[in-house]
Amino acid sequence: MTEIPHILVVDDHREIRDAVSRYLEKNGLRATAARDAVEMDAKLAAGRFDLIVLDIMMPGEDGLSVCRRLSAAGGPPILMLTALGEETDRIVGLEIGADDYLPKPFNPRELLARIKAILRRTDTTEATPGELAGKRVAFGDWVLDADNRRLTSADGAVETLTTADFRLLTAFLQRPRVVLSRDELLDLTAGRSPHLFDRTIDNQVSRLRRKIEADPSRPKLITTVRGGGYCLSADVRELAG
Amino acid sequence: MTEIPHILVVDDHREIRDAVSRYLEKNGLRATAARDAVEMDAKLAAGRFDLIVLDIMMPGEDGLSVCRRLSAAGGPPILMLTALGEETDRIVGLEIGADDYLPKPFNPRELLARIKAILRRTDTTEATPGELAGKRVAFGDWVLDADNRRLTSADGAVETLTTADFRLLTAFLQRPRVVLSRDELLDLTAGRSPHLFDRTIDNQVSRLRRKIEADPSRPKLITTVRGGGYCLSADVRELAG
DNA sequence: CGCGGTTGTTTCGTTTCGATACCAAGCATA
DNA sequence: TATGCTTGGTATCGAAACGAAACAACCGCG
Repeated sequence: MTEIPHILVVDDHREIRDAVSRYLEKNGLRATAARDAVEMDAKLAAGRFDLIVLDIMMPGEDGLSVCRRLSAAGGPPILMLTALGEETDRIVGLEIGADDYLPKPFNPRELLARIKAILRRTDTTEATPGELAGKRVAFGDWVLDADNRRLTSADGAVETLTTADFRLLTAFLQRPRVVLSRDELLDLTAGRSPHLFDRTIDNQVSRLRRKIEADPSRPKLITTVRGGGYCLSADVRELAG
Repeated sequence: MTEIPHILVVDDHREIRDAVSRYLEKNGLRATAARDAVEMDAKLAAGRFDLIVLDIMMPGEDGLSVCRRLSAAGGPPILMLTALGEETDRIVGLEIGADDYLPKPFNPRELLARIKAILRRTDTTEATPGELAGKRVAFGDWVLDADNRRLTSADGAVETLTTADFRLLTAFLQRPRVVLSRDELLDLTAGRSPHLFDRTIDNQVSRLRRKIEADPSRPKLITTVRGGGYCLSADVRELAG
C-alpha cells in the first residue's frame, strides 16, 4: 500500500470522534470524522476510505443497521465500537458483517493495532477503482472501456487515457452531476490531502478536458463550479461487458 | 505461500452457521457450512478440510459421537462449541479427541484466534510450487498448462514460457485484478528484495508482454499502474487438470 | 570448451505528472 | 466603468516513472 490509508470515524460524541481522529493521524493514518449515518453517507459518497470505525450506539440509524447495510453493499471493512456487555458481543460479531469490533472503553493503542490488522488483511489495492472493472461506460459522446483505459467517441475517434486521466474520469463517472471539490477529487484520485496552493487537480482537469471536450475552452462535460470544484455534467449509463 | 485453510462449520442453527461462515471468510479463511452429521459427512467426502467447527448439541448424531468417530478415523482437527457451563461436556469432548472447545455464547474473535492456533499447530503445509501444480488455467485468450509451462491461445498459437516468465505469470494469475508492486513481484518470483535501481521486474514484464499481448506496446492483460506496479487485468478461471 | 538460451543490470529516450508562474475571467466595490 | 482582489486555465519545466534495447553474466548441454 503506497498510499496512506484513510479511516472514517463515525461516532456521535464529539470528544471521542476528535480524539480518535487525532490519535490515528498522529500515527500515520488519515482520518475523517462523521457524527451520524447521514454525515457518514455524505463522506462516503465524496471520498475514498479504507476502513470505517463505527460506534454501535448512535442517534438516528444505529450502528448495527449501518453495518449491515454497508457490508451487504460491499463497502470498506468495518471496525465496530460496542458498549461493554455480553449479549451485544455475540450479536455484533455474528449477525452483522463487521470485520472486527472493540468493546468500549478501549485502549487507543489496541484500536490502532486492530485497524492495522484489518488493513493488512484487506489490502488489495484495486487496479480499476470501484465497480468499473471490466465494464464499459457511456457518457456524453464517449464510451469508456475500463479495461484498456480507452475512450471511443461516437464519431470513431479514440483517446487513450493516462493513469491520472483515468482515475479522474472514473471519479467523476461514479458521481455524475455532483459537484466535487478539489480536495475530494485529490483524495479520490491520488489518495492524499492537498498542500497549500495545490493546483494539481486544476491541471489534471485541464489535461482531461483537452482529450474529451469538443471545445476545451468551453467545457460542457466537466464544468467548473466557481468556489466549489468541478462537476460531470452528463448522464452516465453502463453498458454490458 | 500456502493454500487458504478450509473450515467446515457444523451447527443446526442456520443463523450461527451462516454468521460464523461469513466471519471466517471475511478473515481470510474458506468456510463451508453443514447442518448436521449427515450433511457433514457428505461435505467431508466431497472436499478437503483443514478444521471442523462442531456444535455439540445437534439433532441426529450429536457432536460428541461425531467427534469420537472422526478423531478415531484420523480426520481433520476439531473445535467443539459447547453450551455454557456444561463442564462435563467440555471435558468429555477433549478426552474424545477434540483439539479445542469454546463455550457458547462465544466471541467470534476468540473463535478465530483458536482456529488459527489449531491451524498453526497442525500445519502440514507441503512445499507445493504454487497452487496450480498440474492444473490448467484460462485468462484472456490464453490457456496456461502449468505442467509443461506452455500457453495456448484461442486461435491456436502456442508460446513456451521460460521459468522466469512462468513464475511471473503465475504470480499474477493467483491475484488477478490486483495491483502488485515491483517489490511484491520480485519477492514472489525470485524471493529476494530489490536493490537500488532494480529494473528486473520491468524487464520481465516487458518480456512476458511480448509473448502474451496482442499489441505489446498497448498492453491489455498486464497493465502498468504508475507509481503502483503491475496488474493482471483479466479474469482467471481454473479448468480441470 | 564453445554455444544457444535465459536472466540480471545498465542505460537511454519517452511519457507522465506535479509545481510554478503568468494570464484571463469572475466578482465586488466604489 | 474603473479598480483591485480572488479564482480558474494552461504553458512550461523538471523530476520521476516507465519501456525497451544493449550488454553482461550465468547455466546447462553436447
